[in-house]
Amino acid sequence: MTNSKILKPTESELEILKILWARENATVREVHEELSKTKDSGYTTTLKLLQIMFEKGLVSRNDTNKTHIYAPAISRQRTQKQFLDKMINTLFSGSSTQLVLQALGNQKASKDELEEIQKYLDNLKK
Amino acid sequence: MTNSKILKPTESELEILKILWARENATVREVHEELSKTKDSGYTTTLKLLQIMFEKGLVSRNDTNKTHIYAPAISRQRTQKQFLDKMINTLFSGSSTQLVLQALGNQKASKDELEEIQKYLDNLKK
DNA sequence: TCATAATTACGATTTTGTTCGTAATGCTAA
DNA sequence: TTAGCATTACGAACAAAATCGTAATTATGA
Repeated sequence: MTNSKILKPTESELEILKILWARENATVREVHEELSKTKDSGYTTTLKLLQIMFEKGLVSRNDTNKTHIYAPAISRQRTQKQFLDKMINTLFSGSSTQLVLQALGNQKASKDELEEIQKYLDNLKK
Repeated sequence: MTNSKILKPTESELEILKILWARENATVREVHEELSKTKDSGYTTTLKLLQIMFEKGLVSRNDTNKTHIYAPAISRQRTQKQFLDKMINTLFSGSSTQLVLQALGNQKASKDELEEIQKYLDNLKK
């Protein structure tokens, strides 16, 4: 049986995915360099994490060359959705509306952004 | 020094908080009963978690009677904000607008709800 | 009073995620 | 070729969270 289980990236894995999404792909060293700006764990730690993520299917890798090149195997969109859904259910009693209102209230959005959202809403209403 | 560090509830702790928020307060047994509907861990596990949460300050407890009564010590709102902010930063490049659009797109909201959001937006724009 | 039942307390185990040290491997320049 | 360097591979150590078994404590009814 092919494993279709949905895997939820851990905190550290998300940080790495974030980097890969921004760059399309990267070597271990590149990921590590980027990671080092906000964290101070060793090179082998980054390597190990990428290897684990590869086993889990979170990233793909090209190892035709000695220096492996990693790329995200799950899309940013899908991951966003996964976490959003989870959050809506556990923290907002299943109401996406509640989440939206809360998000709009907390963070301030610019007038332009607010209008963008409104336009989007108008479309949805049809 | 009083510990003002912001503590992030873990996955299991959130499930318990969710129950406490809905009921105002509850005994260990009550929490456990509720929890059992969706999970099958033992009574002592629930107890232990509540004790840990008490130490962390996530819940308060009344132990004048033998049967302790637990209540949430952090508000649902604050917790929602905490997780939303985190998510916006790690998964939506800091843009709450992006999160909102994504949330609206994924889950379907009713026409009434959409209008509620629009009204809310109108207010914000002033 | 005393047996029973339910509770809390404590500590150990398990599991999952994170980190790193070291070995093995492959590349490259002298 | 070979020394040196950067890479991957492997396994162990560590940390945090989750789970549970058992002991200690307390209430209660016969």
